[in-house]
Amino acid sequence: MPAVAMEQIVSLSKRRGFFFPGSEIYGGLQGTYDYGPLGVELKNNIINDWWRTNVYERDDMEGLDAAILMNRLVWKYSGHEETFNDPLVDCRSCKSRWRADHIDGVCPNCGSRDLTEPRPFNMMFSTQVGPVADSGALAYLRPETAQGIFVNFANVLATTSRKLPFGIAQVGKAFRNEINPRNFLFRVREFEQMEIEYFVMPGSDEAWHQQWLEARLAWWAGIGVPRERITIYDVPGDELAHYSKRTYDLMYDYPNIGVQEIEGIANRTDYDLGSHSKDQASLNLTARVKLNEDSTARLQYYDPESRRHVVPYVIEPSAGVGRCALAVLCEAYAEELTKAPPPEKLQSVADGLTAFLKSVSRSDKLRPEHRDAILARGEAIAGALTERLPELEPLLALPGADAIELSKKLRGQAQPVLDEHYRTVLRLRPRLAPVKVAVFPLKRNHEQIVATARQIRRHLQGELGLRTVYDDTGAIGKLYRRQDEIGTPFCITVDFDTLGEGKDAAFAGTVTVRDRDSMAQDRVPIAELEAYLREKLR
RNA sequence: GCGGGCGUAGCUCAGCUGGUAGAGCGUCUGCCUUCCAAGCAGAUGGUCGCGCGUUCGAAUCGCGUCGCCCGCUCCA
Repeated sequence: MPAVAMEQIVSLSKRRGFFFPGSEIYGGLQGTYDYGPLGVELKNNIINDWWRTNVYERDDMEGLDAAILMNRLVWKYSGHEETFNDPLVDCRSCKSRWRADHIDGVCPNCGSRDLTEPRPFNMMFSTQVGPVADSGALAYLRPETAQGIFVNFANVLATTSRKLPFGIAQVGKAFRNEINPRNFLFRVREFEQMEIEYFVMPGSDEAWHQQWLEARLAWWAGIGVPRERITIYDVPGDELAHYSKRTYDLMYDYPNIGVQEIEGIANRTDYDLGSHSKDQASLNLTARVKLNEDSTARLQYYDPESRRHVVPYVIEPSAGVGRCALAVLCEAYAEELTKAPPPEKLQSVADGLTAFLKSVSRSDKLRPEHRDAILARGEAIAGALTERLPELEPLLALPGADAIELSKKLRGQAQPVLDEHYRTVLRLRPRLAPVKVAVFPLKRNHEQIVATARQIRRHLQGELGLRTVYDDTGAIGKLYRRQDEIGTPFCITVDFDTLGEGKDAAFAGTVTVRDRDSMAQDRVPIAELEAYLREKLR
């Protein structure tokens, strides 16, 4: 059961240190999030997996890391200065928004003349290069990393002797002054992109578009977002970006915000290489490009077979790291039963839920759609209360639920049962887990147990390079729960048997390795830990 | 950016019609031969988002601002 509400992920993130709202102590800065101790590990793991899959495991890819600041002309010829920059007005009567240059002081929707002043709206963040802020110093923070690849096309070609088809991969920050950043990590103003520009012979672009679609779906499945959880949106012509001939959007069904894009796979044709080239008239471009009088290069490729110069077509799979991390977390999230609660406790929650739902159905304070949503979810939970008890909290967070007095009582009844009989677990793929192994002493004030545990921890993180934590600040059950919550796949416990002081002397020199998902335990000799973990963490 | 709702300890919330804040959980420390959050004892933690105003006095009223949520918009 993946997350049923975004609040579950938001709350876990804050509580355990995945993501924090940016600049929080000064009241925040809309559209920014900071990656905490666990978030940065998850993010790095995602990026590394993407890089390994797309660069190391293929033989047709190169990497690149271009500057965020680029010559302003890049954005002139890429089309961003034009398409990311509009004067907008809002209609105060019907709340619609229009491009000021498209209407004549009258709202086309309702005919009202009550419009706001035109405001220039630029999706690109501007800045100055150099200390003098005159117009010649204007620069932008890149709104996509792709342009860094296009302007380096000739450099990469010259230095690697690549033949078509080949691709260039890049991971880096991009910045967009979104109208309305919202939905946690989903729409932010500063985000990290994982982008590939894959250059192919014109005419082979459609086949390669399909191949990349399949390759990308396979990657998502590999990080725990299976094919059946993704829908493919074949973007209709009138919604395509200015550079695209065809785009597949991969869509994930996030809790609360619904089906949303997690990756775009665009056929950018010869638009970008053509746009950034000089002598465009001689290049047989198929894309309509702005006349370029500034570029010093022809971004083309000499095809030895046809003995002709061609401008390659480009297939662009482009995904955001934050959105990816969010989808991975939602998919991995589970709250599940660990030991059956006593029937009488469950019954009192069931009664509380029944009373709450009855109160909801009678209430005249609720908007009908809110009432119906609460009732539908509530009845589904009531139908399988033992398994779905963890969904009570999200139910009570639905709009309108807090207007019902009984919601507080119900929460109070459910909370202790949840605390004691359920666990939160992130079923992350081990290679994405922020922490790979946790090491515990069974008894924290026993000198030798502690020393052994610390030593194992040091070894795993130092020599094996596995992110490992040591924790002795609670009873063993609590320590396991803490690690479950952040997705640590393995917990190692050092006990009296390890020291040869237990009941069975044969256990000397061994530790308990406990599996996150099954909660099963293995007794493993310390000397074999490395092989054991390497096998399981693959 | 527009409209609606909201903003009290790390989390979930209480604090009614104004008199300078509480609970549960969490976190931390000590004790316990303690393997799945259940013992005992103690501790930390909030200038009630921020600012201005009304008032003898504001978490509680008004205005502004920042942030969050829902809708319009957006599209990695």
